[in-house]
Amino acid sequence: MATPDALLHDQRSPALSDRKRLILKAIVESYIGSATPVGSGQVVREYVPDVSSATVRNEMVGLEEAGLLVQPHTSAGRVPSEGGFRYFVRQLMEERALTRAEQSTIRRELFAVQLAREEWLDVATTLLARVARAAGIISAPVAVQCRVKHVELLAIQERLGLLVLVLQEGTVKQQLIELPEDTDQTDLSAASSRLNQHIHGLSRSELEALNAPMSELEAFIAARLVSLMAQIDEHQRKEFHHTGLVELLELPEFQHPAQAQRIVRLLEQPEELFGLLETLPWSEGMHVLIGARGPRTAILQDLGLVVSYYGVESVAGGFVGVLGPMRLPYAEIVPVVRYVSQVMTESLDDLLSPGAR
Amino acid sequence: MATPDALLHDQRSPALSDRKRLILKAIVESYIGSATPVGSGQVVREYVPDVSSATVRNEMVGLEEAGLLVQPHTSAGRVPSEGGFRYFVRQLMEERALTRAEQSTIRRELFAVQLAREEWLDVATTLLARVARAAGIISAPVAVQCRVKHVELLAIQERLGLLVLVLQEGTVKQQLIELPEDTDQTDLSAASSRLNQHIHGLSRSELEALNAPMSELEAFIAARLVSLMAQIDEHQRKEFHHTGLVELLELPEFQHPAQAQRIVRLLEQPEELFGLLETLPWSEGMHVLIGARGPRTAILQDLGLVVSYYGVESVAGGFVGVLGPMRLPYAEIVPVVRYVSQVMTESLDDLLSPGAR
DNA sequence: GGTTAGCACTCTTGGGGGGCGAGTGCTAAG
DNA sequence: CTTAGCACTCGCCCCCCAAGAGTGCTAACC
Repeated sequence: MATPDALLHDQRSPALSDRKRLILKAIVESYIGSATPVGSGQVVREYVPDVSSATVRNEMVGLEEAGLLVQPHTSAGRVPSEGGFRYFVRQLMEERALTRAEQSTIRRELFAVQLAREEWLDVATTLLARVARAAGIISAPVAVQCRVKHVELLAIQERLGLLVLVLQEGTVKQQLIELPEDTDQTDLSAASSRLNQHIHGLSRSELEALNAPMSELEAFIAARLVSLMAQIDEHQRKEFHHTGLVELLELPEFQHPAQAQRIVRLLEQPEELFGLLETLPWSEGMHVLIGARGPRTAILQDLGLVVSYYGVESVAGGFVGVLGPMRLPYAEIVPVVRYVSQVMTESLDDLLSPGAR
Repeated sequence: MATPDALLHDQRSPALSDRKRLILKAIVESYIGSATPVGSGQVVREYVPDVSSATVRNEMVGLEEAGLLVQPHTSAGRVPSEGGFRYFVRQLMEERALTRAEQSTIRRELFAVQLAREEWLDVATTLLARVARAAGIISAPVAVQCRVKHVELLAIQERLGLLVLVLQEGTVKQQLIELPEDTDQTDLSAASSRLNQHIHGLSRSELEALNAPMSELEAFIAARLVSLMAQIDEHQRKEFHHTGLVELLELPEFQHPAQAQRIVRLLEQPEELFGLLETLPWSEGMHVLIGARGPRTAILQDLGLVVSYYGVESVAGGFVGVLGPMRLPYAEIVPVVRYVSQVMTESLDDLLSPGAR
């Protein structure tokens, strides 16, 4: 992959012998599948048949000292620690490349709804939820600072008008506005067509600073436009979709009510998640965050998050990814998230750079 | 209340002595507050101090035989049965009338966002969730069959245009469309202004049947418009918002994972709930559904649902209400749902009948 | 020296018993 | 009809015990 993925912005990883790596990989993979602590016997039986369980046990001690495994209690098998999962993602996991068929399915589904903006997020999240098999999905969209493409004004009732604002990325927003007395559709059409000549491509702040001659009505409309755009800029950061919550709650890690509540809160009241996402450096493509690691990521305790930016920096974009238990099938998910974000970026590019295709 | 509320389309209720009614009321109210079985001693202490617990116990036997109470096990207190709750709502509950302050708060919040269509549902659900203290909230909106108010066409790229459709109720939908070659903004503006003269107020089927002279481009646009409207008619039934899921999951009845999963599924995949709502007779205003009662309401097992229609029959409208455990504070919720639906209806009326104010 | 069989040890899990407390149903007296 | 009294039931909690899983250690082995 050419992208400078910062899968895990992580420090040093301890050097491990090949066999230790093999055993760690076996344990992580088994645990991802079963959510059950893995014992030495199982490792031998299912992954490394040419050594004895005693040998595996000896190696496990080393892995535990390195902070990669933990024992839930003295006499259970081992479970990968947060560090163990991070090591796995960084060094051991073999990403499952997408087949051409999978790629074209993703591409088709996303381009099919490119036409119906509003469903984009739903389609993307559903797609990811399906692949990630029972993992909560997140995705936050669009436009760092919105820019006008076009405005339209409609008279609805005597003193009531509808302001329709088309934004550069193709989003459409509308708002009812009260009109000055004696304003009819003719006035509105005239005003909007004159306004459209001046405001094409402007952001809110540029519009505010605009110094063109305007009629009273035009100035009034422009003011409403500014407030609508402010509202959009404000609100847009918060738009957020997720799918797959039901499946998530069936997983063993969310059988405990407190855990279930935590993940539901995270998805239904995503402000905290947003706070976290905003701290991720845009430039680095994919991010895999595993568990809590400092105050900011405290909300991710026992959880795993695979996200990628999509879109074009400082123009329009957002995050798309997967949230779930720490034992996500990263090898499957990472390539899909990467590809989905790529396709979404392309699709946005198409809209933003006229004449590109 | 002047409305023909069919709070519970229920058959006969058994005749009960005043004291039995008093005791039943006490038990239901206590249980609504605490989710704990209510014993005879508690009833005496907190509700009916002028009789002994033995007397209450004797009455309880009668209430149990009437199917209004159940004992979780021999030696616990009593819990209201589904029938008990229904009896309570129909006969015992004293609706808490809204204060003027509460009314104007609701009115203000709903009218404030009347201007920003998209947030209506969120505001309404949040408002209800707040009142219902930790109850899941549902609400499904808008337009039985959509009708055109206005269309607008924008050239985005060489072969790509944006079709913006404003519907009668003020909703705006947009869709990207591919354009015939050599179409520029001038063509589009001309086409849309001519189209607007003919299509104002038409539904999808009327538009299809429209027999006006059209240019090739206009006919092409009209065809896309028909397909967009079909999509809207199709999709709109499914729009659905809810708030308060997090609070719901904190209630004791949803501590069991299976119950939590059930309610989450109901809210996140609302098709079944829709199926149920569609069977409710529009004419009857408020509906209070308690527990399972036949195959259709099986999904409501152990749950309570307070909903009301809003809007104008066969024009535009939807459901608004509260979903939660069976022990909802109905006396609080019913008046609020009723009032919210009233205000929403008024608000829709304003939009639909031009010149009304 | 690394590897392995053997074994004692630890700790969870599940089942069974006993005491406790809450609340009932019944009976007999008021 | 109401109520005090009382035996009874049953869920809950705690403890104990046996079973089973998996470990860590040691001593033998290659």
